Amino acid sequence: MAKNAVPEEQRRRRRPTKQGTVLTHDLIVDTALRMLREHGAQGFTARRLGLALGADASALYRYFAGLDELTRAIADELMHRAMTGWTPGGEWRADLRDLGLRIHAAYLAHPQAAVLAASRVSGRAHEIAADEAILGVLRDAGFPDPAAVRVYHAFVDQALAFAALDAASLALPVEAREADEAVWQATYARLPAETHPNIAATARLLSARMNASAYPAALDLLLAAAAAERGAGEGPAQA
Amino acid sequence: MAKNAVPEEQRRRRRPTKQGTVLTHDLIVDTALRMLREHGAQGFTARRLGLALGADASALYRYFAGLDELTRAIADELMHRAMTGWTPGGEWRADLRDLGLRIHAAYLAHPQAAVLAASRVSGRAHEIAADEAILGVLRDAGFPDPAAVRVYHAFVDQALAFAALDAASLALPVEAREADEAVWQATYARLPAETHPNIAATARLLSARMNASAYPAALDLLLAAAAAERGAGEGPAQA
DNA sequence: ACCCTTACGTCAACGCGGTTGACGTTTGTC
DNA sequence: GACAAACGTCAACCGCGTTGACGTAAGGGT
Repeated sequence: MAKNAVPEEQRRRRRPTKQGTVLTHDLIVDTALRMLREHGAQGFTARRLGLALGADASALYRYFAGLDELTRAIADELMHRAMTGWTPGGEWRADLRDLGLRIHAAYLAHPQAAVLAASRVSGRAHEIAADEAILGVLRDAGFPDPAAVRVYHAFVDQALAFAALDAASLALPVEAREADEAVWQATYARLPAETHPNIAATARLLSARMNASAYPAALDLLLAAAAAERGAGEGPAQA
Repeated sequence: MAKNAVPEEQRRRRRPTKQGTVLTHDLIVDTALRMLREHGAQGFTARRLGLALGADASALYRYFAGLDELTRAIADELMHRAMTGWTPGGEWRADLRDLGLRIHAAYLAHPQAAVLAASRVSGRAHEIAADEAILGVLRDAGFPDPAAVRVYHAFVDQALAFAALDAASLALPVEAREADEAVWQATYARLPAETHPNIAATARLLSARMNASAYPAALDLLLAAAAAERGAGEGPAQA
């Protein structure tokens, strides 16, 4: 654990790095996201990040107590990107569907960061804003509090779970993905019908489906169930 | 990448280690699982594994080309444990529900391994057996091939996604979990009603729900949707 | 204008990680 | 009894996160 916690708000003295860059929380987070995108999870190391910033790796510790805290900041930035520009439209199902797809997309745009971030509570501004928005949509739609919390919980877990899983395969280093693909072709695609009739019969369909995400369908299921629950406690279901 | 791929089947010469143990693929995998369970993800290192086996870390490379391949083997062992003792009961919904919960439980029993394994295609015997079984249940129940593949895909993705997410929070090192909990208490539980009315109003409900898994509910939703799809194409839905 | 506190970038080092190549010992085969 | 193959061990390489000491520049107080 680093000793140097971060005062977090006001920084006064700014000294440029040897190569001229001026460090900032935002600059570090943005650069980390770019490196994750371009070089995969193996691009997310303190030393490489320092190199990309034109600074020594140890300079990062003046801004974040460690990679763990930097990861939280990245998670929050992803949530920020997912939420910017969103406004509630007044129809809770459409609103939630929109939010779910936004979160999923934001995480998939940075798969490596998503894997790191999905299971953490960042507790930062944008994550809180997203939670507040989701709960607001549900409560404004007339869900009683316990039901709203149930749906909220399922909704968030599902979005993060699928984001993490879908992202995980994108996040793997290239060699690992190629290895997995090769393993699949070498085994599943060649299983004899005598021992594995079901796989053999559907091999072509299976292979075509391999890289699609099941999230949109799962999201619709969840919203349908929520609508039923609301309808049951509140009068006829809507839309 | 290691040069020494593994002949994989017949090994002849066996030499005990300095401390007497005789290495085996199975022994290595079992020991790795035990260490993951007892010491968390930070227990899963080649050196510690070697130490626990009473062997030099480099001895592992005679059995697995690298940690990547060892991870595949662990994933397959988890699937093995999930499937042992399972037999189809003839009612597809009950069968799939049982399988889903088994897979979820097997992964959660070794959270650290689950996180590593969920996104990989192991291509080994037990993973293939599970896939064959799932497809078999669906096709025997009368699902036409494209529908069977759709449901199979959603089912597997969902089980792995929730297993990975639920496992991820268990898999975090203790300090990280405590940090997340502290962050939650320090922020969410104290948000004023003026700025975050929805979170403030439901804070107690939210906190109580924090550590429950949403998987069983999500699984039931998926099965209901599958039943509807089958019913639509095949006559009336059953059970 | 001066100092002097304080922020913060840099350097060198520590311990640990995966992985490899050379080396030596055991084992089964002929 | 010789030989080849299997395989455990050793030493080393390089990269990782992190830390503590050190230098240096920016601002505020006087």
